[in-house]
Amino acid sequence: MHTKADGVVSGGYPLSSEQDSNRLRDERLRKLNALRQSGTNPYPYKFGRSHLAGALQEKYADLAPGTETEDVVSVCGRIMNERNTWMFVDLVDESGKIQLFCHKESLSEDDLKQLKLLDKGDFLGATGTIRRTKAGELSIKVKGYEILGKSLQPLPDSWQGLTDVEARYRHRYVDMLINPHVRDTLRKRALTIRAIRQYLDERGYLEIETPVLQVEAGGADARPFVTHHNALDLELFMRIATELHLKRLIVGGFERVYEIGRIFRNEGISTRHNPEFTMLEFYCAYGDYNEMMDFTEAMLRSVAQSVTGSASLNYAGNVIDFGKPWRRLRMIDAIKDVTGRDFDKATEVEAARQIAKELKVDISQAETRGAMVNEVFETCVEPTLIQPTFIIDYPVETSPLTKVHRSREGEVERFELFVAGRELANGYSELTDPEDQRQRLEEQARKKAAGNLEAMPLDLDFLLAMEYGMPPTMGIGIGIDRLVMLLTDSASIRDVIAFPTVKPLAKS
RNA sequence: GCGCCCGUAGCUCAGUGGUAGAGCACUCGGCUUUUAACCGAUUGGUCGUGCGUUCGACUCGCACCGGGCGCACCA
Repeated sequence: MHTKADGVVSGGYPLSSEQDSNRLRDERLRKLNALRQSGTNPYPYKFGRSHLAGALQEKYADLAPGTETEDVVSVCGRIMNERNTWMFVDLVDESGKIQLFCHKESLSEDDLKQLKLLDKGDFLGATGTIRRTKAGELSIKVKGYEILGKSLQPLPDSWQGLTDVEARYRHRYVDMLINPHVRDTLRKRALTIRAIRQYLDERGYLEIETPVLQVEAGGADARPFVTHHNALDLELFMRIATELHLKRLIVGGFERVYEIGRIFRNEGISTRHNPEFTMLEFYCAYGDYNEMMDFTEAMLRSVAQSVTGSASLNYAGNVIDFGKPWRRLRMIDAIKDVTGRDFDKATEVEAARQIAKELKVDISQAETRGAMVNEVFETCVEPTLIQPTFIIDYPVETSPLTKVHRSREGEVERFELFVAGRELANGYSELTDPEDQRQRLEEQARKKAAGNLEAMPLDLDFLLAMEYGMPPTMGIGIGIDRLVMLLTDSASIRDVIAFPTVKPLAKS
């Protein structure tokens, strides 16, 4: 990226700036002015459309090649291509494409002349009769047209498209308009969220919004973004989870609540991480983690079916089947299956350390036995979990908000869902014992005081809420972005976010 | 934060020490029922930025800016 002499910052693709002139833009400005001088408003107010392109393609699917009709229609959209010196124009709207046939037989001399002032990328409305060409292309024989929005920037090559990754994310609107699959992915994202809402709403869940700005950011192990409230002169944090507030709602008498909300975590950016992302969390009173696994499995199966039309899908070359019953496996048993090592027989830290060493797993960050078990699991087992698999019963040290296991010492009733080697969801029998919760959060606070930036702060109001009494509760968090990645076979989280975070270009 | 790689025309890309190239797009002309339309001619670049090395740098070195992938952190 370089800075131009006039101080305008330019990227791999031109920024639209009044100062950023180049000859391609100048040429379009020339046409814009010519339009204005001929009395045409290049940016009019409305257009009366009779049909979407897709609807016409469907309606006239059986019209034979070489057939003319008297059916008059009006369409509008963006000019994406032109052939035969504007005799044929590809007009694209949200539903698809329709070809315009601009011939001297049906257009006035002025209209024919003004075609030369159009460019690819302009918005156009056209009225004419439906016909299908001998070559089989459904077309509109244009009797009149109106420019609906002049484009000043050249579109990327219609054949090669826009592939430069940086340009695609920096100017996502160009990416969307030139690469149809980008729009398709975002459409499927919307369908996914709609399907989830519908599924939960139909089952008595209530969607409630909880604060984004918080005095303490808790509910997950993550570094928050810090911001500031001027009037209160108060340091505030952007939320890293919705968990602690949704559980307050359970205390407050709501029995089934959820939130689909933006979460902010001040961490690195990668193909699987965006600083802001969308998480679904939901909580249901009187259920445990077993019931939650049943519910989650049925819900995601239904969502996959309604978004993609099938319960089995392709991701990164793997066929992933949401239809078959999902495996449920104790974490320690999963490790045993893959490595042959048995942590049930390594109850002391030193024994666990020994196993990790033998497996060449880096445990330099792990202090407790539980953390070591978790490291071994993540390194050795996680990448092997391609088909949907619930890993259950986590070491207590790694899960400060989870109820202790009803029968297994040192474990908690927690599960995580893995698909395509990645974590997709995290749920548990919620910890509801205020004294146990206090001890666990105090332990977290000690870690935080000792310099662990991801440890949870001590949220005294949350503890107070729990002291008022909390029913048994099952809860879960599902990463919506990663779910959409799976459903759309997207390699990067940025592909499923309309405007992913990009570093701004330096001002000179 | 660390490692490897990348940045050349509006787009997609060649060019590895000796005058900056191609296809498409744009402009002009021709042609006119096309499907990446076709034919012809032109135009378009401080080769990401800066500083070095060199007789000479797109090419080599260093720094910086931006990006990709992997690791780390995590969802």
